[in-house]
Amino acid sequence: MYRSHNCGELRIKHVGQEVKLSGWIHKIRDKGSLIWIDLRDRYGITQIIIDTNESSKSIVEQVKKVGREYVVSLTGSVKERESKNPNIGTGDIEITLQEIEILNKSKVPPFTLDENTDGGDELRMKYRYLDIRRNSIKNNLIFRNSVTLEIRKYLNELGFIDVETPYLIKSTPEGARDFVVPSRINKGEFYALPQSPQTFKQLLMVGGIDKYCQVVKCFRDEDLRSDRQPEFTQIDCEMSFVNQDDVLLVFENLIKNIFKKCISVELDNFPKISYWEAIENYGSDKPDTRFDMKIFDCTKSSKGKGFKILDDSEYVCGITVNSAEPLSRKQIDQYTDLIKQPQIGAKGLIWIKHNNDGSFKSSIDKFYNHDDLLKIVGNFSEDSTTFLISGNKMKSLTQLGQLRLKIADDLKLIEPKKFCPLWVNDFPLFDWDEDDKKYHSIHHPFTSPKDKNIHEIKEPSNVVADAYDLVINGNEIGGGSIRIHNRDLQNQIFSILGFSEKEAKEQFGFLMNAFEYGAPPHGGIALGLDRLVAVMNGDNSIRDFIAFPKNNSGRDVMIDSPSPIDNDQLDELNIKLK
RNA sequence: GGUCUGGUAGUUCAGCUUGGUUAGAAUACAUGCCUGUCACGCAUGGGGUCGCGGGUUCGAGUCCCGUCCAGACCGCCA
Repeated sequence: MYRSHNCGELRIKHVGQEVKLSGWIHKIRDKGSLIWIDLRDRYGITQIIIDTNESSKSIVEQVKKVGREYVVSLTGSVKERESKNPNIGTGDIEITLQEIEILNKSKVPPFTLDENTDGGDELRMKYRYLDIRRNSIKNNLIFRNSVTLEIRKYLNELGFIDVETPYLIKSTPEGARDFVVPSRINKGEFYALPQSPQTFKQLLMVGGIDKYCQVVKCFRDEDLRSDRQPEFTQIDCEMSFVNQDDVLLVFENLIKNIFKKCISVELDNFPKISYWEAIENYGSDKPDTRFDMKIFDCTKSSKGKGFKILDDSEYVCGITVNSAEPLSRKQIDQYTDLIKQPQIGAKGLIWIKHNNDGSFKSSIDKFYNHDDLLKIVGNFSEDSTTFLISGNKMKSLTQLGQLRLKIADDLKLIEPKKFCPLWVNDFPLFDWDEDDKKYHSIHHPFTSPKDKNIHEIKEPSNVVADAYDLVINGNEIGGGSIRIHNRDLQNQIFSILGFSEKEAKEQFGFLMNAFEYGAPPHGGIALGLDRLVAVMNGDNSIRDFIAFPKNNSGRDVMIDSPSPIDNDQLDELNIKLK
């Protein structure tokens, strides 16, 4: 027997008991005649005490041998501490050491295994197994488990059936780049890893499964970000005989349920806003609504005063910043530089400062008098600052949207622990790609248009999709749609997307065939689990919620992958490297 | 593919603007002292290919060019 108790459970009521504990040496505080050891396992830390005057010489010798992260098994009796530590659960007691056995030695770890480690990201990833011993990472993994468990329980109660779909599937040119896997038996041919189980879950609906769910890995061979990994986990769901409101209700309640169960947060009903409302008010299709600072349209009110830049602009929009102190000239210049960076790409930033005597000072004073400016900014409060951006409508709005986020961050307008979920819907179905000179799906090609008489519509850009995104605190947490279940409609969509009949048949023939055998109306959603758990913890990076994540360039620095394979393997796969 | 930031002790960083003695700090580690520590304290000590290659110079951690690695972002992510 290695242990009678774990390192987190002993309390004052255990005083007097003989116990056996096993774990890692977290820290040793050697005070000469008194030595304390913090023994750590998954459950907590228990303090061991050795009084060198009272302990046998051999025990003291053993204790002097151990170092950080040695694995030991020890016995002792529980006693009440003379000076207690209110910061940890076991802080009222300590163990008087009677016997200690070293189960395994440890090299000195390359970084400290405390809550706030001194280790940098790269080092932590290389020694991820040590990093996971740290409370913060360990708790993230435990938290992730609690979320997944609650989701499974909730969906199971509603009658969803967890069905596993294949990982070795077929590559398609639409959407993200596929990871491909060579087939040995079928030389010269490749499987692709799924970007999502999309077509399979639709086929399950044709199969009559009715309510499907899966916690499933998805793979996309695209560049990484702090919130994007090449393999990531989705909560993938699909339902038959539902419309948009049916789907939203089920998953709004699911999100409310896990927030309540896992972090004790009661969420209000989720607002529903259209794609264009989101763009026009927040300059983003995933708006952060934890703070207000909405964008306003002042195209009309800014024209006709002889200022050519605004007079000639397709669109003029603004935000008003209410800050405790007026923004300084330096801050304004910094924001001007920010939006001029190529990543944002605005040409310039107009500013209007509202002084506390009711007057204005602005960068366009030459053209606009007090009343003109008042007309542009509308209501304002003293010491606030208004910024205007002009030009192409979409560009101006998204540029101002980015400025809005940056200002909120700088001025700390976002209160921590606040959660603002919402649904964004009524996305356009198609987007015109100027490079390829063709339309592509904004969601995916199986998304149903809201108007099913799509053949009557001359301008594909105007078609509205029966699609929806779940956004929490400015993060896209999930998305879904009502799908097409009719072969003719699916054919029309493929044709607008530029697929020839032959191409459509080659790539999606299996789905089109299925639609001919009584496909029910259906729709679903997929939630990004990694992002969801990160957002629930107020974290923007998903890496600390994944046990073994990849770095910025898609490498696993611990196992050192990807890596070359040897020539025999290549020969067997009939692959020749350039 | 692009923009930006960084790479100096086991680790996290300072030093680089303005080139010049033996490259510092904190922490970790080792040794010694300490009877109530829990971020223990005190003293002593060891520890460096300044990412790599080239250039400028009497002299480069510092300036220049190239390159590799890491991170953030843009493109990309149906």
